[in-house]
Amino acid sequence: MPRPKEFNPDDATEKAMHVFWHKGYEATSMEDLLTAMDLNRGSLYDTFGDKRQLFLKVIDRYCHGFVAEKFSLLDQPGPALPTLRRFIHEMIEGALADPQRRGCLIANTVMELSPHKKEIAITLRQALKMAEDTFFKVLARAKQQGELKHDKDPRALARFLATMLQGTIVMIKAGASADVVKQTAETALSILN
Amino acid sequence: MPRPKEFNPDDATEKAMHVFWHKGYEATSMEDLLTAMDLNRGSLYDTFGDKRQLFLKVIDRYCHGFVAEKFSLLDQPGPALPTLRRFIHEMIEGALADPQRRGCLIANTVMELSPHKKEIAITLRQALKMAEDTFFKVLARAKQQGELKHDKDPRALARFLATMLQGTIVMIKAGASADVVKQTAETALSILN
DNA sequence: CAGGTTATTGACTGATCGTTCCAATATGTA
DNA sequence: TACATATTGGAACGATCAGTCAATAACCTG
Repeated sequence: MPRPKEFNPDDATEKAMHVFWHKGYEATSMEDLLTAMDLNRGSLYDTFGDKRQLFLKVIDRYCHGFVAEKFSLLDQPGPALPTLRRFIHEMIEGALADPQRRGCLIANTVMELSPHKKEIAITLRQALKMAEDTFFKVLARAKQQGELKHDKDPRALARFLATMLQGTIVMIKAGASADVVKQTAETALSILN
Repeated sequence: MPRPKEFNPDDATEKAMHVFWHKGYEATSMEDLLTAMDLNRGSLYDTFGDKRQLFLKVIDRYCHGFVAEKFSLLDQPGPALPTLRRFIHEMIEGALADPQRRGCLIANTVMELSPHKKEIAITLRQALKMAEDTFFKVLARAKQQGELKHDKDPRALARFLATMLQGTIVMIKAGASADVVKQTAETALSILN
């Protein structure tokens, strides 16, 4: 039987995620990753393949773990709009609270790699679609429950919210103040009234 | 008298701009720049300094040339809101028409470098502030001319539009369809009603 | 305890990075 | 025509890049 790994691949992936999240794909060196993941070259290449494969794994983990978990909060029964508002506020608070202002790994990667790396772009689009669809479900439910006026289009509003969230991430990365960001989010959410 | 330059530094800067715009800062090599600018190493380093200085010059040119020019369209007299709406549509049409979907160099740089390079971050913030302020001026004028309801806050709306525009850029880079992008922009603009 | 299997380790590769430097070349003035 | 000056093209720099590999060490099963 083989000698067991001395490290947990999941933990290592998460550590790699934080490096990519902080520095971006191109600016992250294997050296950075080795240090952060606390393992040797051989172990990394044996376990994860090359840099690109590791990054794909990281993106996958971020989308299906990190993000999906947060969006699952929107699936709760009860009043839909207050839940939606709370969710958006929490997302923004979270992004503002990060001392490094890393924003969103998906948005970061869209901006850095999407036009060049087709394979990654597909994954990113799926993630954004998932966000939009989750917003849509909540908004459709809100409409059904009479929380949203009849003339509102849940699909259009879902796309609007997804887009607005990405814009907010950009502003947060650009160093906007917490007050301004929150006020702007409030302005955006007024569209639901 | 010295031998005159065989190239136009302004043209060369513009060519460099398009490379950085397309590939981002880290992924752009001096080799790429030399090829695109069509000059040799010595000339580039003598004229522009190193990669970082060239990039700063490019950013400056983009902000004060490219972007300022477009935003100057908002200064026209007459009805404010139609002008604003047309401006935003044109910005989006322009971004969609770019076959490379490079988005906005400012947004790209914010996402890639803002958290790490303080010096560049300041320039970028100024550019975003300029956009916000230009929106504000138009909206304030709109309110003054009775095109905007009394309860609307021009400053808040200006920030909202700036944020929304950045979000739209992200979506365009992520490969969103033209129809969806335009519809979403329409939804966003409905906030002015 | 022994044998087989895999993880770990760190030196190493070739390529490419940004940058420097210099000899050759081309130009405008005197 | 000859001098002065800047450009030019390319060789070369050390550093760092992603990735490879073979020797060593550790573990489980039998």
